[in-house]
Amino acid sequence: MRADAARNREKVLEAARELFASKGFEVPLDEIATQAGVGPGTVYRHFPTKQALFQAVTEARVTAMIESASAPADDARAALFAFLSRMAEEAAAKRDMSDAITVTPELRKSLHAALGALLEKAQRAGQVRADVTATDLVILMKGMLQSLHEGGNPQVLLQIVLTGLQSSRKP
Amino acid sequence: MRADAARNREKVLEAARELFASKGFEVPLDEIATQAGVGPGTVYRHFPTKQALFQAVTEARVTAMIESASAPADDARAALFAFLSRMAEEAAAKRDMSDAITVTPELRKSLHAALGALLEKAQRAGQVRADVTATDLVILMKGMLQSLHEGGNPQVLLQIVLTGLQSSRKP
DNA sequence: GACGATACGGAACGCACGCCCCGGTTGGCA
DNA sequence: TGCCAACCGGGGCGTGCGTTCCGTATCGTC
Repeated sequence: MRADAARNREKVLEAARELFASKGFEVPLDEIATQAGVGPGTVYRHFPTKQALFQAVTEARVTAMIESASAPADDARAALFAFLSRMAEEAAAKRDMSDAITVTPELRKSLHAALGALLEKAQRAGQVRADVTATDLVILMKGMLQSLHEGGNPQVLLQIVLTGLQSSRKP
Repeated sequence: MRADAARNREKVLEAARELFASKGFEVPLDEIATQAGVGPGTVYRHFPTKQALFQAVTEARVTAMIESASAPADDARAALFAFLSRMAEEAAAKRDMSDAITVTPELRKSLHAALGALLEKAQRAGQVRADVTATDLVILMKGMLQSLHEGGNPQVLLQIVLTGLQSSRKP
């Protein structure tokens, strides 16, 4: 690979990181190109599609988050809640986190699996309501994460969901 | 107004009701026109903009729902929860309910006010956690309502939110 | 039954965006 | 230093959508 090519690739990634984080997946690709100081054609020389660029930017962060959930858990409920908190924290800061769940099927599946494992343990311990499925939880989190970008108070919203997840005393 | 004009207007409204309900606001206007058996131009003769048509379809339902919340409340918490349940029920059946909150600022404001009143009463009675604002609640509900259209279990999701709203026993 | 206003349909416009192509340029090896 | 392959920029294509325009058909009145 030529030196300028590598340089441009990095500039594109840098711009993509910044803009995906602030505006989410729907940011026009031309805007990323402009911010990187290159033409749209150059972006496509390095990444076959917009989604591939998005994945290149988010995949590492998401999988890192998921792996941190695989740590041995002494308290099942705390492990699940910590993971959800981290998701919320990440999503509150960077808008692309919530889009990652939607855009790339692979990441969604990984997340689904990781959450499912944590959820099942917590449910087996009777610490989380038994009628929630992993699918429900992923979907609910996605909705909540998106809500964070519309002015909702992250702490409060997260607390509501966490409290609501606990084994039910009837409302 | 000419007879055929009135007839067409009704056909457009009918098609819009059906398609907005099933596909939400993002349904192409041409699709509504086709389903109504008219051209796109005809739709615009009756409604100045797509949003106006959407509002014509949803406004009545939303305001009806809001007014039903103004009934005198014996139990503040029950009143709030009943209203939220009705929102969820409505949104689970018709996809346009969740869009209405986003698309028309007026409806959003009305809803915000209605929810705010119910929320404040319940909070004053100490039945709902005090750190939630009306804005938080509207945003959270919007996220949850959207989640309903992606395969989430309506009862479970609603229960989580309702449980989570109650005055906190720490999670 | 004829005429004018009204309404209709659908082609066309403007815009935004993802993606591709090509003439020109630049980097690095011989 | 010269040459070729790799790379760049940006104009352009195709698509989808909201909206508008205009020639034509239809309604309702005289």
